[in-house]
Amino acid sequence: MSANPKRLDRIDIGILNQLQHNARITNAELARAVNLSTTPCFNRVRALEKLGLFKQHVTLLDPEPLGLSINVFIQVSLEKQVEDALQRFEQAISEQPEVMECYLMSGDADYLLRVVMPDMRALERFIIERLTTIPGVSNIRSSFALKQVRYKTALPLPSAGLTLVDPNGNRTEWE
Amino acid sequence: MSANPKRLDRIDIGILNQLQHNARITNAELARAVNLSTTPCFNRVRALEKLGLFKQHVTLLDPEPLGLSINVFIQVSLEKQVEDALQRFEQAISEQPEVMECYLMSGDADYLLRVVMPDMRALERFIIERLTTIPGVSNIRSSFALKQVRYKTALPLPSAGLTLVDPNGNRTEWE
DNA sequence: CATGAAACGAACAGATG
DNA sequence: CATCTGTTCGTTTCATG
Repeated sequence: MSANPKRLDRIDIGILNQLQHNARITNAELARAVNLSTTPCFNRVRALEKLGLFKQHVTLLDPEPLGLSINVFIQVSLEKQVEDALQRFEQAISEQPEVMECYLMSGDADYLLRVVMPDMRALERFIIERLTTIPGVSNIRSSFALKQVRYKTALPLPSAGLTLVDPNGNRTEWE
Repeated sequence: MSANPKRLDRIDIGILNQLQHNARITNAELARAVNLSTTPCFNRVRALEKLGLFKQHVTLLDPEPLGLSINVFIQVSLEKQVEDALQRFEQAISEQPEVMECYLMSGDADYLLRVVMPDMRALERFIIERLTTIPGVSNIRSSFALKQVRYKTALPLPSAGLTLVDPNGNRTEWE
């Protein structure tokens, strides 16, 4: 029960999907893609922006030619899972540029990291000099990705009728 | 020993880093950020583009208000790891929009997936209707992310002097 | 929401130092 | 590479139907 559970129609969702795949599309192109004229399309984009739906517009680089194609998943256990230890770990991990993703996992109360590395030497140094030196880290297990089969950033949106989750309560509805 | 092991200087790397964080930066702003005038900056961006370093310009959406904040990691084992079975699995998995990432892992010759879901019901349906129905899938183990501590798309580039890896051979050097 | 007009800024190309 | 010129094009706002 929130004040304004904003709903997105199929045009809004079309706009989001276009932008998810091309952040540099011009307003004119975007308008054509969703069957609007430029003015209302422009207004909708601004409205979606004001709703805070856009996190960032980013350029994805190809890791291959840059020599950063090694993906390693690292599972990290902490000695004691008190709130304070978790916070310090998360802080420390967020300062490492090689850490692309970090999740607090259920079950073992572990962390799961995805890191990118140029070679094995760098991985070794990262683990020894940057991970094990974080206070509270007790166990580390790493597994290598032989191949990145899929990597995408576009969220799977429904085709129409999406009710936004209000910041406090959580009413989501798919139609 | 390839024909043209192109090297990027610190300005090129500065451009890449700017674009990694803001795909919509104007050429004028970009030029100022890397201490160039607009013309050579523009030419460098074009050159980097022609080298194939840009994969995509994308808009990252906030999963929270869209009701897609549940991240689940799923480990999948296949019955037999013959090339043909792998290929069919990868094909099938790439058609599922909820699968954000998929890696072929070393060791157990498993796959590791990250999928996003609106709720548990959807996860259950995904696993039962979409995963176990892929021929050759033998074992599935899923673990939930309680919290996304970090998620970024920007690759960690060296501060200067990066030799690109040529498509065939692989000579990478960091200075 | 569509249309059309108008002002502003940016992209892009070319020439010079 | 910097600076300058100029054209083209897209953005953004506004007034009208």
